Amino acid sequence: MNLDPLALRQVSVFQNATDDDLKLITQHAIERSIEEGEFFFFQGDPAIYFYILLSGRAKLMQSNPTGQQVNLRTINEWQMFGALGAVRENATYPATAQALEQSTALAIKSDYLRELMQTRPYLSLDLMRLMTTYIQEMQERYRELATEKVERRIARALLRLAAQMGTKIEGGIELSFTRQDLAEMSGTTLYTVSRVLSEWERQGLVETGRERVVIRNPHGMVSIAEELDR
Amino acid sequence: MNLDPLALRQVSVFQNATDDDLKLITQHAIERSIEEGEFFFFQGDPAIYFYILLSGRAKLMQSNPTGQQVNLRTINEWQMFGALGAVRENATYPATAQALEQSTALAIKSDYLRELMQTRPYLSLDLMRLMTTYIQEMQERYRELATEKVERRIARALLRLAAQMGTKIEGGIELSFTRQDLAEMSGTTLYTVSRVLSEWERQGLVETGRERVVIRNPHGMVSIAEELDR
DNA sequence: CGAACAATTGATCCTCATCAAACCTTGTGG
DNA sequence: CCACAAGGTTTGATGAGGATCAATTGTTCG
Repeated sequence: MNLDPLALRQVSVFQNATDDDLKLITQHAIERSIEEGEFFFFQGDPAIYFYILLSGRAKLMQSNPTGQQVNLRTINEWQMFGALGAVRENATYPATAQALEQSTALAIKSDYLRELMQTRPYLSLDLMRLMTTYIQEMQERYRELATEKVERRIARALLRLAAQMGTKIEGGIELSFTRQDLAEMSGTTLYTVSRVLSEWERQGLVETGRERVVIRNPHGMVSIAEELDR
Repeated sequence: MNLDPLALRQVSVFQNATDDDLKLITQHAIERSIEEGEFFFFQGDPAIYFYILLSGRAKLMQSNPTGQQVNLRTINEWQMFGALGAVRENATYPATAQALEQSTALAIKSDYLRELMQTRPYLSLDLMRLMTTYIQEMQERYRELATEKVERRIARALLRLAAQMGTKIEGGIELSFTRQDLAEMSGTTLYTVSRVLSEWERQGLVETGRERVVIRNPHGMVSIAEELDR
């Protein structure tokens, strides 16, 4: 593996780590390469490793007994995932992680992180900060799902995506995902997503294509997501 | 205040604390008494204190700009709440805490907890364990809301409540809350909750009254909550 | 070019939210 | 101790918002 240990400082949980710690961590890491559509781990598997995505893109999802899925979040480069199992011995993953494109990730033993945290308070604190953002985001999304109409939820999902992984192009922000993905992220169906996007396209807010959406009028999107009068 | 410091060990985050630590914490705590319907704190307030409920009952909720609310969880004796703000300086509460009955709680400065965690790894670890259970529960409830029908969601909310704060009586488990509460917990309306409960009563699964539900047939409830064939 | 996959669109139906009205239950004050 | 107010609950009627199903139309890639 030819990874500069110091690059790990881009990972939010390691932002306050010492150089030595980063080197130690790197020495305990192995690299895993996953093809598009394949899985890092499944919900219910023993949480032996946690991961840091080095390249590609992945999604975290939960499925119910009948196989219906919801997207919890999308994972980008230098983001940590599967770390919830690290704080408890013999834990299992509460979600499934699937590669959206061919991806590589660093796999580190959960036990090792737990051990490190015993002597490095900054690590615990930074991991807790990450956890609180998850809790807050899930709480917000839960409220959204319970109280907001589909159109607004889709608008919000789109804006979240734009902030997280949109690429600026002339005349807009480009995003790449399927209607199904967006449906899973906003708690609806691909049909409804398709209809809503078509309507927005008619209004000139977005431009759509296969696995592609360009937000032409971000301001208009925000007002759909936030305005009270709708 | 005449609280035995060692009683704090009932708080899950303090389960591994030393006796001395518990005494220290007690010395930094003040007691607050809140009337039924009044608030410990509001969403958006600076998170200066976190709380431990000593007596009574409270609920954590989030509201959207139009005032619609969702219940995040119910808080019982010896449970900690408002602690998310403790890991980050100048944080604000992400939810509102309201007393369901006249209650008393220990208030402790968030700063102080953060300080303690710098030198006591067990504290961080136990707080993280608590956080992971929140994350997992929210993830599950989010999936439920996105994929399950109301009847099943209400059944699950009821079972969660029963596990958390039900009292066993002859011939069932007794719970005490309004239809509105249950509606906020399962993401529906009090009308739907009322209808579903009435139907269940007709089937002999539960017995209902004003601010009261007795689960007569827990097994039947579980099968509504879990069965695939519905 | 054809197969596989993604997206669109129409038609239909069902689940729930909403509104309105009446009914119970509980506690309070005259 | 009764009457009444306040809040909780039930039930019916109605309709909107989306889910679902089915058929068709792009789009991409081997």
